[in-house]
Amino acid sequence: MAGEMPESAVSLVDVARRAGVSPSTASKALNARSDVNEVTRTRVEVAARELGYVPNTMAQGLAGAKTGTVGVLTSDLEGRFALPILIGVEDALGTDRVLTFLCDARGDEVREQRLIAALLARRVDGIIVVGRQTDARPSLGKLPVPVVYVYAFSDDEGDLSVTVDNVQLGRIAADHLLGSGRRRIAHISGEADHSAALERLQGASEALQSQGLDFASPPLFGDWSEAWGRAATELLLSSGPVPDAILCASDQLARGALDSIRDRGISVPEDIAVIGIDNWTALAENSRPALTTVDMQLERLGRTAAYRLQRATAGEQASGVERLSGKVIIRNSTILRR
Amino acid sequence: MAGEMPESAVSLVDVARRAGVSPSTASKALNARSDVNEVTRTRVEVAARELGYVPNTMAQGLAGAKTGTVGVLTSDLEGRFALPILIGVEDALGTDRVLTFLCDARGDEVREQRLIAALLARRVDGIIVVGRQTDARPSLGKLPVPVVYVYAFSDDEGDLSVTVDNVQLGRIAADHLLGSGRRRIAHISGEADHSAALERLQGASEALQSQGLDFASPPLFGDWSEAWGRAATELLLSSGPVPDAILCASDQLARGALDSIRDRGISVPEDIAVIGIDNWTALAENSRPALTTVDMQLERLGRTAAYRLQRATAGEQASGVERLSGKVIIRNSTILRR
DNA sequence: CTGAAAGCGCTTACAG
DNA sequence: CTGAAAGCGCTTACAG
Repeated sequence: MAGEMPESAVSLVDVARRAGVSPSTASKALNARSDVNEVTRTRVEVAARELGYVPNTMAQGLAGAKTGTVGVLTSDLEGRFALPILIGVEDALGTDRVLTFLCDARGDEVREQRLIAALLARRVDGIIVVGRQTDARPSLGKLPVPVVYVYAFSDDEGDLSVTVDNVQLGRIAADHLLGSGRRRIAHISGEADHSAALERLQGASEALQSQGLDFASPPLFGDWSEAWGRAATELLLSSGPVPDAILCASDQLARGALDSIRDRGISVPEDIAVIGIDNWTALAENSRPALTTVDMQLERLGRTAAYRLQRATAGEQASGVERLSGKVIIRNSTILRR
Repeated sequence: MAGEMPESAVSLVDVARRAGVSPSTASKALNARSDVNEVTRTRVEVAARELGYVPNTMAQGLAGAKTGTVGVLTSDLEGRFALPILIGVEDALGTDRVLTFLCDARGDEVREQRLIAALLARRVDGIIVVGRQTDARPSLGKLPVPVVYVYAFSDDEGDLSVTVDNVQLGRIAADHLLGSGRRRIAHISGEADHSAALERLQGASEALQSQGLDFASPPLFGDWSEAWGRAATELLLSSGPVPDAILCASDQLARGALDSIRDRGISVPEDIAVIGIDNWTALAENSRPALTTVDMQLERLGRTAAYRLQRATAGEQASGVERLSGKVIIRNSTILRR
């Protein structure tokens, strides 16, 4: 238990000695570089394992190899979008093969610059920039290592970005409602200057139009809060044609909608269906009834970003914005299930 | 691609040359080590600044100095407790002075061991272990670098841990209710084998007893969900003495309680006051009415852990479990405010 | 296929 | 107070 400082003792020289080869050969054998006799390779691998050899990544980095580290630069850790993306990144990076430096700039550009310098000083193999919204963000410009932008995409088309396909999210939400027989669909959304609001609306509109329909009432924009979800729903229910479904651009809005509908004693999903976007389980699973919603698959987004970064560090060139799809998670707020 | 690679060009040798001193002296000047003439020190600092010198931390680490990195090992990133702690850690580490490797073991011990090896291979200066509950967790044993346990404390008293004072959390929640005139207090909690449930109950009991009171009905244990919060509240309201306050051991429970009370048309806080614990703002601010709750001050917890680690890396010896207090955040569910 | 040598960029005793 | 020298643990051309 105590006493033994696991690997700090064992160096490549020890492994080489035990395997009866030179350090250079040991290095090549362990790194699958150039040609090494199959027999010696095995001998070295065995020696390394027996000795519990763990390479010193500092030395590797200094000697010019990859450091096995990437920087993840977020601008808003508090938000609930960064975390799933982070988990996806870590997942794709293979647990212990590549480790991630997590830095949160907190929306401060000066801080962001300092963090980038700090990451470069540690010779990271690449950087993943996680934005807080699905809108464009300023490019970091030319850096000595590859960069991939996630969620928020870079405003420079020459950069590589991976984000969410908001249009598709809106479309499949609407399709789900249409597919379950709804025809008088209302729409509650967040801030109108967010691409998330605009593009989801666009996707939903397209879905309706393809059925020769339009929204039952003009879409309502506000902020992304439960309170606005409640207020907007009051508006919808107290005037104009009563909808048979409400498509909410976020789960918070949807939860507000459900609460307002419940207050009026109206049944969900019998009289009105409600669908959200986010699959924020803490909200969606606990609402009454449980909320049908669209999952943005953020972990997959993070994994994809990590894969793109790995290819880039391997020298592959790529650029542009890649948009990933989401999928509907069916619970009870749209369709009655047993 | 190449063009300008900001700092990769400038080395300590460049700085030394420009300042007209040897690399050794430049190193000492920059690191405030041993005695260096004030004039030369300034000269070196100026040269470094002019050249935009950023030390290569890999080289520093190899040469035996600190690496300016710490590992943060979580066992459950998905939970909502790890993130604020993380933010606090990063905050205390001074943004760009010390960077953190974030690793999530996902409750897997094998994975945890591999991650620790990966961290040690990168020569981190120390490790912070963030647990998912406030109960004890297995010690990592003796490692070549200092370790601080947060939230979950180590089962080895020889380790250094920082966690939350659950007894105090329960006590101040009860004190707040008592202070606002409540006398018939009920208690809804989570799983009875969690120290969070037991110790909060204990703290609340002590507060009541100091006023010569006891709970209005036996405490109810279940899981930590909104659904249980609703169900338990139904129980309280449909039988036995009606309470004038419900102390919930989490915000999810409290939100469930509020929903059930609202369903019955009972007024909060007029007829029944409700208080939670967590200050999970997404829940607390959006409930009706907004939820009074106890904030565990997790960011401060993270900052404290980072400070303790820094002291430990500086060679200071310390051990034992430190328990930090929380504070009441007053909203409308306990006291009527304008 | 294998090894001797140089070097990555720093820091730290050790002399002066 | 300053500097020459050795070394941290690896990798990578370059010879054999």
